[in-house]
Amino acid sequence: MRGCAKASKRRGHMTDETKRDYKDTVFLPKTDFPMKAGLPQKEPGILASWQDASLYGQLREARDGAEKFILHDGPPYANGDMHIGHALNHVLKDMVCRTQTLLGKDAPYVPGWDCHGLPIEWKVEEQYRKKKKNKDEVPIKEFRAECRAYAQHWVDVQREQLKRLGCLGDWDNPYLTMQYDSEATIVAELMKFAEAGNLYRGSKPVMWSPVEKTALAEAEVEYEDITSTQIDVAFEIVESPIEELVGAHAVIWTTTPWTIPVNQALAYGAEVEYTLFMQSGGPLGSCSFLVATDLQEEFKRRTGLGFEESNFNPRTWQIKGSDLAGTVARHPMHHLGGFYAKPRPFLPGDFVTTDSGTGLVHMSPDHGEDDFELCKANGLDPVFAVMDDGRYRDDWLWLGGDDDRRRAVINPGFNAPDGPICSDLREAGALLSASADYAHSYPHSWRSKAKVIYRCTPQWFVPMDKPLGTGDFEVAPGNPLAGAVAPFVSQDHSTLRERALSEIERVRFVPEKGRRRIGSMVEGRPDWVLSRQRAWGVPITLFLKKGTSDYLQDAAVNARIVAAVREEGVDAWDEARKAEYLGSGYEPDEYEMVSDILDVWFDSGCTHVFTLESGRWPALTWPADLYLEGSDQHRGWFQSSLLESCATRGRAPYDAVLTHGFTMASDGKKMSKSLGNTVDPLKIMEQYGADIIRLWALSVDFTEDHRIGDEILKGVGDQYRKLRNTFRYMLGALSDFDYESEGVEPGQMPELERYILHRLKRLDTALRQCIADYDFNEYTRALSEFANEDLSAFFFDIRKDRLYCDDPASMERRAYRTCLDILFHALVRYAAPVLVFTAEEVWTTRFPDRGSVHLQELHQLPDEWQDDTLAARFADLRELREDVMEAIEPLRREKIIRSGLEAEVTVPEDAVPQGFSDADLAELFITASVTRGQSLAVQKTDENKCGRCWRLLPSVPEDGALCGRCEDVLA
RNA sequence: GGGCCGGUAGCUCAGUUGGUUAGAGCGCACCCCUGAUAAGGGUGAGGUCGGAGGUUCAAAUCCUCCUCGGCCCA
Repeated sequence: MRGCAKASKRRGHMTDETKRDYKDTVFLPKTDFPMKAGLPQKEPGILASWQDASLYGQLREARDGAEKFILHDGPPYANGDMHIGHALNHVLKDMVCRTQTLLGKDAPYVPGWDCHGLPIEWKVEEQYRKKKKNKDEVPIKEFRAECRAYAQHWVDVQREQLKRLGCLGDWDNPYLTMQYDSEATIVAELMKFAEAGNLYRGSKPVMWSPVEKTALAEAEVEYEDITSTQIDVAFEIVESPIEELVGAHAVIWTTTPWTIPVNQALAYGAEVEYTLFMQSGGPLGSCSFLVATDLQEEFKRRTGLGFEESNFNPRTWQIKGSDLAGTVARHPMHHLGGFYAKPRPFLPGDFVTTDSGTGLVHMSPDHGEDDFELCKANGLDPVFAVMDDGRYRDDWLWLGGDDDRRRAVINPGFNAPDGPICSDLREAGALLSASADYAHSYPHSWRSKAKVIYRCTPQWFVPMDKPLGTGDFEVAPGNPLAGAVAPFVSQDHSTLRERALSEIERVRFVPEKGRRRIGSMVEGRPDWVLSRQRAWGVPITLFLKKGTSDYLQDAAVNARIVAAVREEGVDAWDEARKAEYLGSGYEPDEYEMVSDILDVWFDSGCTHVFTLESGRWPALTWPADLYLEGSDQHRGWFQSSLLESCATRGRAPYDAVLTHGFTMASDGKKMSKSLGNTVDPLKIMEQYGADIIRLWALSVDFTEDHRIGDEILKGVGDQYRKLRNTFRYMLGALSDFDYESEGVEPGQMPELERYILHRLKRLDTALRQCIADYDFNEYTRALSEFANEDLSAFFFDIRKDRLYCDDPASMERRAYRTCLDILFHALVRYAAPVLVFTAEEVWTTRFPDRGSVHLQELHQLPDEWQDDTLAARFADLRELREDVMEAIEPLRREKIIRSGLEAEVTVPEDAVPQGFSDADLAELFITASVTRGQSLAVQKTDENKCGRCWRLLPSVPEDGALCGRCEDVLA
């Protein structure tokens, strides 16, 4: 440390008049970098400069040949403006790619969009309705063209919005599921399923919307509270091993009266106990009823009838469910004959509970999953009585055909206590209760908000539990499996479920809990229903042998179809082209073209093929290192991609899956337009700038649900300003810095600089770990804390004197500036993936001619910078420093001293880490002087204040005169 | 209604296998500086760790129940 002992007395006595202002002799930070960011105004210009320089292309060139990191973008749906969820997701993706790029890898990003599907179709139909146009009168190709245009519009809108967020990617060349290439690939993938026999036509109750006349995926359904009619219906027992039951009435309870006309059986719980009751004087005269013992009171209350316990043989009072096997009832409408005259057997159902109802459940295989499975197992097939518009078919015996009471079965009036079903049942003496007062949640169509039903329809399925068939697939050149034809197929007869589950074990999940989540879903999920009865989507390009469920499996035919779709898109699947595709080997009249389209999840499940594997983007390779989406995609894209790839390629298309939670409003509740608590990322960008949203997204714990709101954004803004000013200070302090003439080797630097380099090395290590762990919240936290604590409040503050007042040629000042230069280069890179705009502004302010900061790689910091011995001494010193600050405070409060520079501090000898001189301590504590003594003490110094550096030192002859150091510097 | 996840200072987050007075940064209050200046520095006040039981010598940490919120499903 520089000694100040040689007091200079050369100057004469200074009077007030001769006191001069030394401000112009002080080397203050100099920069044009403004304190106020003005991000909303500034960002678009920076964005334009990147575009002009084609930064993305430059990066691909710069990283060509480097190790790859492939993040495959999950396609958002091309419908509506960007919302906060999109913003979060894309900032995270951008952060991943940029941090990997910082590490020197080649991390291309090709954005994509999901373009087919019902929601878009619905929007286009809505436009028709407004114009009073009937969709059915529009030629289907015209309709599809409008859907295509609609999707393209929103792709363009969202693309601009996402670019504005600062996300770097191949925006000029995104993938769309509706591009002809994509559509052809989806068809080709489907044909792989078909050729390998991993596709079957079956019937199954699926969620059906009578309004939209289509089957719905679970994602297209939402639940709302409604009130339904609940009824108790008596089924007369006509046959039973338990003699006393014959002639008694089994009672079922249901909230969907419309399913009674399609009843085919009754289910009981084998472990449930039932009781037989005698009733006299009721609507049925004297007769007995069978219900679950535990539910008898509720049953009595609902029906309001007086019951007496039966006087049958006590042996049969109470009947164990399993003893009901072999019992048969008849339908209340048995007098109609035909379907209604058939016996209604009692079947054991493990789904039967005594939570509600009567403990006996009426079964309609057409309209319930449990019903379907149980009846199927007992040889009862669905009858398809309900048509696609929700009405019973024309030839149906009860309430079908010309019955003018016929309505859609979901119509509340149809099911009402005074509606046709209840009336007929009442007339038949089978209705024990009916009231329109049962409140429960019920599935509704996501788009139309109309109620949906379960309805059995023919659909196409991918079996989950059938050993996967073999297919002679051509493996794309980019695929590591290339060369061997689907090797997994020959050695492995696992089912799709088994294969998917084993991949779930292998793949890395961040956070880890995602593994269990998708695992339990795949374990429990039913067969994949691929078909939709709609227009806007990729056709299921199968030829069905007429009168059968067999589809044509001919690779040559399929190749013709795929080629045509590649040229013309989905419109190529056209009845007029039938003979062309079938070729000479088949008689067109013997086949019908399947008119269903594919579930859009199949589209998205194929994105890995037409994006990573296709070669359309040379920078991409299959499989992906990472998929990164919201946690809802465990059921969605993560799963559809997994299943598609496992069936066709034997493995997941990704090695790791990163999920984020959902963004809640500031009250922790989910955002909804009705609550008015939504936060619009577009408005935040207008108001605060994209860097603020980015910093927000990267400083919350995105693995969980997290919040956004004014207070939070204000905090983010504060954090931003602090970082910005740290850069501003460095820019100012480094103005005109020239390493060639000024640089000092780190090994030659003072200990404080070496300590800071140690801290930087530690930070560097921590941030690299954060990148590897995708722990961005810790990344931004560590970065901010370093800037605040190590730099601003400690290093910069201590070194201010040196920077301002030391001789620019002195080794110490040069060492400090060299250290700042190192810090600058590190920090601007650390900040670059987070504050993409601000980092660029910082970079170009200092280096107007060195291109973009985003082309830079992280420097490898020398391991020697880590000096744990030195760090331990400084850690102790910083603790002592805190004690000193605390001790100075009372004097300040009592106005004895104003700044620490006026303080003379005595520190306990044993509290000082070894190797620090008194002068070092005074410098590090920013006090007048430090001496050692018994205990910590502070007093005001008697020394005079240097007119230039404002320190109070013995070498200053009088207040306002110069200290020795300043005298020398000015000499 | 079921499964899973979460609830630590005003805000954003740490809290390792249960173990001394529960931490950090920001914000806030007060003070200093006025040569990073709509900046910088200092000090301080903030928490019955969602609630209630339980296990233990000891619980933010383990168990049970409740509550609030979220995702998925019915």
